[in-house]
Amino acid sequence: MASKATSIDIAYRAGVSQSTVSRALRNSPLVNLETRQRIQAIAKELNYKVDKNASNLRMQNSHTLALLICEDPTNDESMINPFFLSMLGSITRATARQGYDLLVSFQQLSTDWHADYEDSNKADGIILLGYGDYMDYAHKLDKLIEKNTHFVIWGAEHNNKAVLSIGCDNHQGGFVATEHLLGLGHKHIAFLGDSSSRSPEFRDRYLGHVDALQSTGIEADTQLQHDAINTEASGYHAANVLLDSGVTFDAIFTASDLIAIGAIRALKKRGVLVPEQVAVVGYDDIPVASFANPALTTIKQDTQFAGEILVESVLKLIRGQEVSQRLIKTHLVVRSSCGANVEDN
Amino acid sequence: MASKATSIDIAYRAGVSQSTVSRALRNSPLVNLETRQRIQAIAKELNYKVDKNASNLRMQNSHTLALLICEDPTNDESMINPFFLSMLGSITRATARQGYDLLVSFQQLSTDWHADYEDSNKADGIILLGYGDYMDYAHKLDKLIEKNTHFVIWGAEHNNKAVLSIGCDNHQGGFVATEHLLGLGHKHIAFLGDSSSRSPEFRDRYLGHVDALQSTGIEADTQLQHDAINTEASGYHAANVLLDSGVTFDAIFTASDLIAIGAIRALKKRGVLVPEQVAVVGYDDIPVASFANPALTTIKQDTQFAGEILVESVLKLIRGQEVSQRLIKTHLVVRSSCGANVEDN
DNA sequence: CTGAAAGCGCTTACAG
DNA sequence: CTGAAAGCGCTTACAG
Repeated sequence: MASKATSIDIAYRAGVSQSTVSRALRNSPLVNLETRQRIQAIAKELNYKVDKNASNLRMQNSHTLALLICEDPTNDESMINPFFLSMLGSITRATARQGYDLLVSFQQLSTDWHADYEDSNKADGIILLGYGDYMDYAHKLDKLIEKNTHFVIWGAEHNNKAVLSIGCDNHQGGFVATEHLLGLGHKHIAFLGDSSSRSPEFRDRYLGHVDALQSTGIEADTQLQHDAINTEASGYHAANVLLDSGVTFDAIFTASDLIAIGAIRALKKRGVLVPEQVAVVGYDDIPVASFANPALTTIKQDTQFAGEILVESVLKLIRGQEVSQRLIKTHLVVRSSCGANVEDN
Repeated sequence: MASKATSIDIAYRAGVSQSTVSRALRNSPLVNLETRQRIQAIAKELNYKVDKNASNLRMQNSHTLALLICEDPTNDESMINPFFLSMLGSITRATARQGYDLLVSFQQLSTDWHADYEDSNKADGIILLGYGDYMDYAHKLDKLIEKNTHFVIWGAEHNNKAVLSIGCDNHQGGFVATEHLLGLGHKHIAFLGDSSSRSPEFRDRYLGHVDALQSTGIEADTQLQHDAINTEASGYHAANVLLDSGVTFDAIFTASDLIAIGAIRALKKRGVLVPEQVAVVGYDDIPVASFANPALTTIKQDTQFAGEILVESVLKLIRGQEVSQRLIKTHLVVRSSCGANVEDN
């Protein structure tokens, strides 16, 4: 088969100059309408597509966004955080809708991603999706800023004000979850999830939890908080630690659904009934949540909307427009793990 | 901040020509080792990255793969087939391991994707992931072939021999699933899923099912087969149709986990006990499968391995190497929905 | 409205 | 081992 058609081939066939072809294909009003249409027809016939490399090189942009998904290094290779997967879906769609392409890459937090895509002119902007330990890559973000890269990070507000972050209101989510459990009559609510500043999102959920307790006059009991990272195994382990501690509790709010599912497994194994003896509320509303047994009451983050906002924001950054921090409201999804009287599917 | 460094900047600092810089950065042995190292050091210091657009334009390749995920148009926008998501994860990793970038795009089967990425020189090859109705895009594949595009499709063997497909052995999967149910003493096994050639993967699972029945002297009863596409809702509906038909059955094998989950919901709603009265086996082993209630016995496709093979295959195609059709073995994951005596987590 | 020309930043034959 | 030069396929200021 013949090699790809170029604008010169079209120019030859149309009997005009290559410049005119280029203009016509970009639908420039400078070109006579009739000529334009003729050229476009030929292009279509030849199945011509503008060479993006040449075009990008010349225009100095790529009409491409890069999505870097930074995983917990502790996470099993084969198991991507389902919440990210969902975000990926919505980001892909939103990017396409804006006429951009999306380069996707999974990164270990440890690797040297700080300067790759935008530097090599493959992407005009970067979206960072990462749950784990933000401290670890603070200096990498600094590097991005220093280099004037256009990027948005998903998650908690960053202490470096130059970093644009878009995320769900974790504090509100934590507050609502705990408020719900309190409303159901629970008094001793444990929290499973890292509460340190190393996991700002989990920490904010924890702080919301603490505030909800305080708003009804209950002081958070540190014995009821146990660290866990975002895996089922970690939730299983943390619940066992909690159980072993002998401290009384009648409910658990976990920093993620995966943790909740692990915790429920631990509770069941010890013969603790969920929700009769211990109510559980998770966070994320991953697909598995509604199929857990009992079905998980959880805090839903609207990934569809979040993806759109994320894409829209990088694009604004790229265009030099004003963008601001943004907190997306979460909402409670009541199923049966909390003991509220709801019929599951 | 200053604009991006180019090879000329480096040449200037190093006191050599730009050509030498280019060679040195590609680690050409033609360049004196010492000079090479000096240049590389300067490049590092300036945080220089080769401009991919320029490089690709010159080299006429992109070191990029495109992944087109073609969704069932019937599928809800927000809900991506979890199996694809899993494939996406493994393909992303495999691509990165090979030093390629991955462009991801979700496509409606209806849209005009046939000529995009490779034509515009954005990708060297394409991986097609699509469950739905292959007939619909047969002519698009023809177009790809005609244009000499490097691509692999995931799924059933294609009747057009020029199409390279990599997929799991659906016939074997269907056979093993049904064999398992037969082994548990079930005699009237229904099949939920499209059995027409419009869904070659589902059809092959069905044929495996039929063959397993025949191998024990049972003739497949067409009254026990009901069409369903790959959604929970469709499975719910198909199970109801089956139930309404009044035909006796003691087990269901479904063409996908999503269908199985919908079917179980329908059975439960009618007061049919799973697995006591009706055993169920699904297909795919999506993450939700182990959390379904009862936990789903299913046929697992090794997405990790499949992703690697897929990437490896396009790459071979690109390099002009020999590649052949490939069927990946599936295996049975026994949980409790089939009634086998297994303890779930 | 159209064309000739420059140039985006590389890679690589060609000549030394 | 190194440099000068061509050229990948576009876009766009400049001149008409």
